[in-house]
Amino acid sequence: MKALTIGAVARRAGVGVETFRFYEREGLIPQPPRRPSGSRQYDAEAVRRIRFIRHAKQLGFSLRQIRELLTLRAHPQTSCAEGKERAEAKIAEVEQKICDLQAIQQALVELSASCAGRGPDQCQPNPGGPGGQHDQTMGTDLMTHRPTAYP
Amino acid sequence: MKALTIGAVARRAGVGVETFRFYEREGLIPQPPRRPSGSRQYDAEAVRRIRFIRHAKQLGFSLRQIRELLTLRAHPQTSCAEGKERAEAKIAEVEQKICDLQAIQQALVELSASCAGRGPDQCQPNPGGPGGQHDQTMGTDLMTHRPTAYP
DNA sequence: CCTGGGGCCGTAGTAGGGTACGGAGTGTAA
DNA sequence: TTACACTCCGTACCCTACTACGGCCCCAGG
Repeated sequence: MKALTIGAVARRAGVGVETFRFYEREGLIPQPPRRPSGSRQYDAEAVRRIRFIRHAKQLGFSLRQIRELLTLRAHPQTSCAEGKERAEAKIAEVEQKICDLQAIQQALVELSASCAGRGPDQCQPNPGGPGGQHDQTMGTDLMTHRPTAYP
Repeated sequence: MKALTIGAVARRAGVGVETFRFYEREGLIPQPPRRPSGSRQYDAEAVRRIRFIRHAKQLGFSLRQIRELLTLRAHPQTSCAEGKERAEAKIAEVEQKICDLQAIQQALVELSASCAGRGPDQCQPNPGGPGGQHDQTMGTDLMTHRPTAYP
């Protein structure tokens, strides 16, 4: 189970070796133990960590934020109260993201539902009402139905 | 209500004028009508659109993806079935993001709850079980509790 | 009139996040 | 023992998404 090489971990996690080393340089991955030859040794934990980083990135967290998320857990012993505080800040942040995504989701569902479906190229304009005329050619629905409302 | 200048829209939407023009160049904002002097004229719609872009970006969509989202709505007349299809693909994508965020959320909540709260610097190690020893110093909880599981 | 605050445009520069490359060492299977 | 895959390291390069700059035009107020 132990002693995965960097290549093996990278393959499993779906990133390139260079990316992996880059994350290590950036402090997202701890320095692993080395073999006498100098090559890095990882365990399955590393795979999970990289995957987590990948996902968090896709969710719009910057590497800096991801490092914070990971550090939150890594040093709970330093100051628990402070850690809890930061965790709660993160929770609020994430909550907001979820809300925003749900708004987009909702808009997309309505957009999709406004199409007849498998029929030929024929669209219902907008079931929700008559709809004003826009002189600009901009799309509207994704914004008008709770446009990931800014507080 | 009409005839906002680029600066006014930018201020309302919380971006810089340069960013605005950049989005226009990138096709995220349609070319607005101009005054005789050449200056752009916008309406409130533009503010909403920019805000949508900002939020979507924070949620991890690239400008390319955001353009797709906006185009989805902008040209439903070209091919409704195809539009619906793409909308549904986007919906699935967004659904996945929401799931991943909820997993992170859950992990953060547990992490936060495992702290005594307002008490002094004293942490419960892990309420869920005895917990194995890790020889690496990496944090684990954010990954072990449904690590934004990859299908 | 003229000054200041916009706005217009094109181009250049920057930060973040990788990705590629070159040259050298290691390790293992035929 | 030779070939081949893999690792190491540092540096350089690339793409995305801005951000700044310089030079010019418009226009409202003092």
